[in-house]
Amino acid sequence: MANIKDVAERAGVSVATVSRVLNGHGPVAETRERVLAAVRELGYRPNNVARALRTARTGTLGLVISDLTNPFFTELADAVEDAARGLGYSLVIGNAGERPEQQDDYIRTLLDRRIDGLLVSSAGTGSAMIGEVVASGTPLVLLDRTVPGIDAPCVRADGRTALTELAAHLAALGRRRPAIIVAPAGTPTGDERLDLFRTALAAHGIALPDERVGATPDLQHTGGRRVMSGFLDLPEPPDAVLATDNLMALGAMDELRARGLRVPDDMALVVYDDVPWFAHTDPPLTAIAQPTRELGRAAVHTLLERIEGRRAESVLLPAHLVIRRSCGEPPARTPARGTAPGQRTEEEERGSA
Amino acid sequence: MANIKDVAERAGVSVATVSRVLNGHGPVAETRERVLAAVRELGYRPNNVARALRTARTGTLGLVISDLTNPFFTELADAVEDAARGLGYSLVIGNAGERPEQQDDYIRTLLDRRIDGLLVSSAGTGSAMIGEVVASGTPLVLLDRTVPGIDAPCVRADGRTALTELAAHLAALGRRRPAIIVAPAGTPTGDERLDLFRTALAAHGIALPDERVGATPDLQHTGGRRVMSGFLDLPEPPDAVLATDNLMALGAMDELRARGLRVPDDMALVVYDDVPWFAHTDPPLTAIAQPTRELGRAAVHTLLERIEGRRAESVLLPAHLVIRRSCGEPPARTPARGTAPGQRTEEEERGSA
DNA sequence: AGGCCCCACGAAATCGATTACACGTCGATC
DNA sequence: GATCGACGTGTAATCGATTTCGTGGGGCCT
Repeated sequence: MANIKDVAERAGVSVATVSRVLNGHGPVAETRERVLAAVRELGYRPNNVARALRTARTGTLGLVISDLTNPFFTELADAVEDAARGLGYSLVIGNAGERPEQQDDYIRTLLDRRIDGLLVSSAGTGSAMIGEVVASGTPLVLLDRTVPGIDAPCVRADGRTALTELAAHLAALGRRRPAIIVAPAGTPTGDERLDLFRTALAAHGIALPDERVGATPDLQHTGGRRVMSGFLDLPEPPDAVLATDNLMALGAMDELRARGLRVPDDMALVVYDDVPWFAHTDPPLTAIAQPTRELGRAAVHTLLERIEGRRAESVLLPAHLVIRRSCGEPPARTPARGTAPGQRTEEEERGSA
Repeated sequence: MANIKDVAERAGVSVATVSRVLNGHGPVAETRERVLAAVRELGYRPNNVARALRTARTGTLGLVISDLTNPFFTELADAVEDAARGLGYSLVIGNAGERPEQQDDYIRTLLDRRIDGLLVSSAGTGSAMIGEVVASGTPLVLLDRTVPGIDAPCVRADGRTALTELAAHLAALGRRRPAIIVAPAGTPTGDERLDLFRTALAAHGIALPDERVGATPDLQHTGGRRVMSGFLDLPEPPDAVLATDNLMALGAMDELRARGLRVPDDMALVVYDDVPWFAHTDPPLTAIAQPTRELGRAAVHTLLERIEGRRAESVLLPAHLVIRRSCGEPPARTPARGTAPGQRTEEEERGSA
């Protein structure tokens, strides 16, 4: 492959001149044309490795994602990538597969690659490497999941309004025994969702006792199924379940189906994370939709702020409730009591899906 | 961040010695210890950019994938990444989003980054940039989709046995009017699946007339739905539909549900690409499963062959039929007529999903 | 004792770009 | 007509590693 020296020779100028032409600082007239012609004829493309070494900027961002096969994170990664591309950065994606040690491995690799900035949606709690990122001076932004004790802005969705809406929705439909499937205590995201849901229910005089809080360490299908099974074996089973992750909801649905129970007749089911598939299940699932694309965009923008040396704040974007039919009562086309702000019914969303 | 010079100074040796210690060509005794101690104390990590410039090896592979949000490709990307990691390479993923111009853009970026090799699962047909990859001398392997006129090995799944099994399955269940939802004529993958299906059906005396071949340019949800709608409006609608992509199958299911039709009673439905979700739909869908993880692994291995200068052949791995309940007749636990080799029933698969 | 070889190690070139600095030329200004 | 600035351009340093080549010293052989 041709390098800058070849171009310089062919154009009869020095390498410095070629570099200047290509970076816009150079001459404007005849010399410039000669250089550009040489570039064209040789099919020259600057070597980004060399450029990165000299300028200490790689034009690359890193994204370490907890689990790429989880559709919520896929969509998030897609959004981040779009935003990064739009700003002239390319993205290296590292998939931790929910394994903290693999996450650390990836973070290390990315630091060695001298990426310009790093986005991390952390698997598990805490991580020695994340501390090292901060220490290394590489700009860092946390995505979707906070990490206690790490001094970096975090971009994530705020479930408060969505969960408030959900509590109202369940109360209005007469569901009095809600339950939640959640990550174990100590997981920031899980704790927060539990607290918010419990508080929101309390406002309607509905309790969420511990027996109806099902924790599962694996945030997967099997975990969701096991917890749902436990709920159904209670002397007084719940009449509504919120699964705080889409894979867990899938497991919960399977358990219901295996026992011949129907949604929403025998059990209302709500899923946190509105991935496209849930609009196509039977029945379509009422969901808490995080503003995935906006999260991705905000994360990249926040990261760029830090890269450019500015101070950047954490970002909280509101999630909203998407009412479908998994809690009963089909959504009214003309809402009876008015639709609360932020709520949407199925018709309004996904215009082009 | 500390560099090799800092380490050399601290250890009281030259940079050459440090480099040799770190790369294993160096001394073994006391000097070595001093160097390693200095490395530890300074937290030194070699700068991969500089190393790549000197050695002309980046330790990075590129993967340009047609559509990351399509679960089949997500799984494929995940598999490729696992395999690459296992061999000490990291992976830059570029998501073309089924847009050829974005694909070209990504290929160019990756070439500029001087990746060691490139995997492409091409969006659309043909592409000027793919030719340039070959011309640039960068090792290239095509994944899942061939590109006519490109001289590079291709790793993909062979649907012949799966479609043969499917034809037998449909024939045994008395389905006589099959249909197929497929990419437009001229798309290599689409054409092949259509031909194989038609041939396999013919062996059972079943015809697949053109009116029951529904082409859709967008390989998406809406395309599948539209084609299914067309099928249902035929004077003699089909009694079984094969959707040759998972998103199109989703659209087809939606159309059936919208018309109040039941699977499998009113219509048998089979999906090409067995993504996890289809095991959890109601009813679970019979599917043609491509050996995704093996494809990923084979692709990386083939690419490494090329990187190391060896000639590499194309790889064809057999897909198999996963029988669930979307064509009628629940799978027998003890197969009545014996299970054909390669076929599996739901119980056997996905041990840990 | 002398000669050889091997090993450890340092000096310096190298990869391909960017950029600070110096210099020459030309036009404008007084 | 001399001076000053601006502009275009080349020379060379630089980024941080790897690697070639050369040298000095120690061990082994005869």
